[in-house]
Amino acid sequence: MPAPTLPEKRWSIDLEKKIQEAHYADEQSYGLRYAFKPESTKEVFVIDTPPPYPSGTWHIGAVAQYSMIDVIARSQRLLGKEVYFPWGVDRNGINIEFTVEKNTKRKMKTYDRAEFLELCRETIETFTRSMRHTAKRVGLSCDFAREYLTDAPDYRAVTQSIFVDLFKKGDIVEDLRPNIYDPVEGTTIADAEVERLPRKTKLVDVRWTCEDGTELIISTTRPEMICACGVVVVHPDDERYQHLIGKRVTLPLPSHGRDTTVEIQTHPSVKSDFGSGILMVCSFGDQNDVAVFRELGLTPFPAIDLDGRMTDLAANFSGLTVKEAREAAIEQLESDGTLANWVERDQDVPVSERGKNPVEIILLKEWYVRQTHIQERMKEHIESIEFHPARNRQFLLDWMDNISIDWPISRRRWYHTEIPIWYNQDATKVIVPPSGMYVQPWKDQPPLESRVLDRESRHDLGSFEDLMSSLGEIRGEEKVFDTWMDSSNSNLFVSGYLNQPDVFKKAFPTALRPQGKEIVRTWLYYTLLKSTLLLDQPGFQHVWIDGLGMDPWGRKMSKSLGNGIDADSVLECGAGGRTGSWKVKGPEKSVSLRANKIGSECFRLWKACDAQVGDDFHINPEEIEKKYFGVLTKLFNVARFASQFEVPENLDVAPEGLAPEDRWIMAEFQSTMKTVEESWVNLDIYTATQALKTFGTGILPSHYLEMVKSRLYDDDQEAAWTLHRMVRDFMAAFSPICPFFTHHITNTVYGSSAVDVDVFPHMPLSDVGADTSEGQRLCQLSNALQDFNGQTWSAKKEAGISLNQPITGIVIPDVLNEFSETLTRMHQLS
RNA sequence: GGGUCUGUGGUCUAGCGGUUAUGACACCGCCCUUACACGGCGUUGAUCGAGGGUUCGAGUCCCUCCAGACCCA
Repeated sequence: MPAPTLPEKRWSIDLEKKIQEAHYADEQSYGLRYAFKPESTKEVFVIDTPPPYPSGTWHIGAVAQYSMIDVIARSQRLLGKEVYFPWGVDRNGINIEFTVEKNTKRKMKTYDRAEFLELCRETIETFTRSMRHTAKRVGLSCDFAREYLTDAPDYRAVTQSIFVDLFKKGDIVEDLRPNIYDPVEGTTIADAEVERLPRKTKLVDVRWTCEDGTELIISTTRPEMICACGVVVVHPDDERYQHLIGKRVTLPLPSHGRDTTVEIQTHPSVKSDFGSGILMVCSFGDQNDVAVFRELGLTPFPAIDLDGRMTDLAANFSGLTVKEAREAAIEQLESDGTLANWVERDQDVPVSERGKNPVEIILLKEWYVRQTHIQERMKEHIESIEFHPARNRQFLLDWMDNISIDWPISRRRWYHTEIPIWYNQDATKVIVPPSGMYVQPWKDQPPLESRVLDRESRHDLGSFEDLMSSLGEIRGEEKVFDTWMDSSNSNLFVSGYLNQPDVFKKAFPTALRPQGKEIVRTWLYYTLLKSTLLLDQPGFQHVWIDGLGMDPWGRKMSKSLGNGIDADSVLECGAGGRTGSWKVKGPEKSVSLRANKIGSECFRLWKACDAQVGDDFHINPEEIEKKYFGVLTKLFNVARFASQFEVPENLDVAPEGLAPEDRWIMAEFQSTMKTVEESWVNLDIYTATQALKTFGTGILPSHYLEMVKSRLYDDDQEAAWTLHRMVRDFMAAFSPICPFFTHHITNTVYGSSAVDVDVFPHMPLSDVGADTSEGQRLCQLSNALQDFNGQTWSAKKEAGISLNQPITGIVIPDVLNEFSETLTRMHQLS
C-alpha cells in the first residue's frame, strides 16, 4: 500500500501561511482565479463590500464579518456565478483629519489647505497598507488589482457627477435651515452622527413676569438661551394655565435688538408633568424647538455663532461661550432674585459622534439631499429586496419612519470630496463641471466644458467657455461632502455606473449588500435613497446584515473598556510555534486567554459555524481553538487516510458493483450536499457549514470508514472510488469556508484545487439521490446503523475486550440485513 | 423615556403549537483499535431569563417585568 500522498500529519498554521503566500504571490494566476471578468457569459454577481475605514487597527469583529462576505463570494463562484468581490477602502472623512491633528498637535484650520490634505493622504496610505495585509491574511478573495479608494479622483468624480445630476433634477437644494453644528470642529453634522453622553446639569426654575404682573415659573437647563426665546407654550389641555394663554411675558434676562416680550401660546409637545409644565421655546435649544418654530411660523433669533459663542442678541453675555454664558445667566438670575430654585439633574447631552463635543442647532446655509418626499417610493423598492435575516427589513423601515428633515450633506471640513460648484460674481449663477470629471473648486477654476446654470431655477444657460467673460469674478465652493455622500455610491461605483454602462446593465440592482447592523440607518439607508432618487430602482437584490463582534462576555469591544482583541494576533496565533495570549478586562477582573493555534482557516470556520447571521457574536480565542481546530484535524486526517489509497482514474463515472454501505453513504452524502447547495443559494452560511461539519466529522469517519477499512486495505476499487469521490466533492463544497485547507488537500491528492470548482458537485449516482425513494430509504437506515455500531462498541468495552477482537452473541437487526456481511467483518462478530 | 432585536445545560447552539428538548465544546469515566490521543467510546449535566395568560397541550403564541445589544428622543 502506498504512503499517504498528504505527507503532513496534521493541519498547521505554518502550512496555512505557506499555502496562503503561494496563493497570493503570483498576481497573474490570482487574477485568473478571482478577478472579475465582465465579459463572462455567466450570471454576474456583484458584491457591494463595505469599504473599511483605515484607522490603524482593523477591528476583529469587522474582520470576522468580512471573512463571511468572502464565504459568500466563494460560494457564489462555486454555484457558477461570475462574482465581482471588490476591494475598496473608504478614506474620506473627519477621522483622518483628527488623527493628523492629534499627531501634529495642530488644528486643521491653522494649516494651508493643500498642505493639510497631503498630510492626511500620507497618513491614510500607511493605514491602508496594513489593512490590505490583514485582508489577505484572513483569506479574502477580492479583486485586489482593481482596488478602489474613495478619495481617488475616479471615485470622487462619480460622487461629484451624481451631485450635479441630482442638483439639476432638483433633488439637491441649498437652504438656510437649522442645522446640527459642532462648534469645536466648525462643521455641520447629520442627525445620524449625533450621539448622547450622560452629564450632570442644573435644571433651574426661573420666575417670569407677564405684562399684567402675573408671575409664572419656567424650568430650563439652558437659561443662556432666554435671549433667543420666540414663544412660551403650555399644553392646550393644561387646566392650570388657561388664564395665561394669549398674554405677553417679559424675558427675565437682557437681550439686544429684539422685542423683550413673547406671547404665551399652546402646543401639544409640552409635557405638563415636566417642571412647572410651562416651556420656553428658543432658537434653537433642541429639535423640538425647531419643530415649534416651524409650526408656529416664528422667525428664529440666532443666539450662537459659528465659533460656539453668544451673538450680540445675548446683550451683556455676547462673546461668551455657551457654557460660560449659562453660568453667567444663572448668576445674574440669582442676583436679580428671579431664580426660584435649582436642582442637579442627569441629562443625556447630544454630542458629535466623532469629536464628542456638545452640539448646537444653528441656522446655516447648507446643501441638502431632499428625502422626505420620497420615503413611500423607497419603501416600495425595499419590499422587493430580500433581507438576511428577514427581520432587518423592519429595522430599516422603523428608522425611515423617524425621518422628518432633509439630509444635510455639506461639511466645513477638508479631507472630503469637494462640492463641485462655483458661483459667479453676483452669486445668481452657478457653474458645474461635466460628468466624470473630478474638480477642486477651492483651488481651481472650472474646466472649460463646465455648464452655467441659473442658481434658483437650475436652467442651463450655456457652456462656461461661452459665458466665461460675462460671469465676473468666480468663487469656488469651499465646503465638502459628508462622507456618506461618497460611501452611498459604492454599489453604483462597483456595478459600473457611469464608467462601464454595458456592465452596469447586467450588474444593477447590485446582487448583494453585506454589512453590519450598526450602519443600517446610514450606509444602507443613504445608498437606497440614492438608487431611488437617481434611478428609481431598489439598489440591491439581497441585503445581508451581520451582528457585531463582542468581547467574551457580550460587551462591545472598546479602547476604554480594555477588552479589545487584535485581529492579527488571532490570525497569526500558532505561526512559527508562537502561541497567543490575550489580557482582556472582564466585568470583574482581568482575564488571561491563551491559545496554541488558530489561523485564518480555524477563525473562518468558527465564525461560519458558531453564530447565526445577524446575531451578535462573542469573540474568545480560547473557544475558537478548542471548538474548531479539532474539526480541521479530523477532516485533514480523513483526507490523509483516503490519500493512502490509489485515486481511481475516472472519478466521474461510478463503478459497477458498489457495496450496500457505499450506496448508503452516498445517499447520506447526497442528502448533505443538497442541504449545502440550497444553503449556499440562500446565503445561509451557518446551515451549510453545520451540515458539512456533521457529515465530515461524524458519520463519515466514525461509521463509514470503519465499515470499509478492511475492504480498502484489500484494494477494493469500489470502496476507493466512493471514498475519493466523497472527499473530493466534500472539499469543493467546504472550500468557501476554508479555502486554503481544501485547496491544499485537493491539489495534493487530486491534482486540482477545490477553490477552482465552478459547478456545484452532483454525484453520478442519481438512483440514491436525496429526492429518490431509494436514497431516502437508505438515509432512514442511518440511525439503526449508528445505534448498532455504538451498541457493539459498548458491548466490547463492557466485556473488557479491545475493538479489534472478536465478540460473540451480537445479533444484527433485520433492518440492517443488507449490511450483515460488512458488519460481521467490521466488528468480528461470531 | 421610546423603538427594534436577543435571552435554551458551565460556554456556544438547534428548535418555528404535541420530541424522553438537538448538537458541539468543556467536565467526568474508560480506551494508544494498523488516518487521527489535536483521537475514540461512554456517562453526568437545562424547572428553555422571571411571572402571568391563550390552548386538551407552550422554549415555541399573547401580556407584564428583568437583563444585554443596536438605534432614537
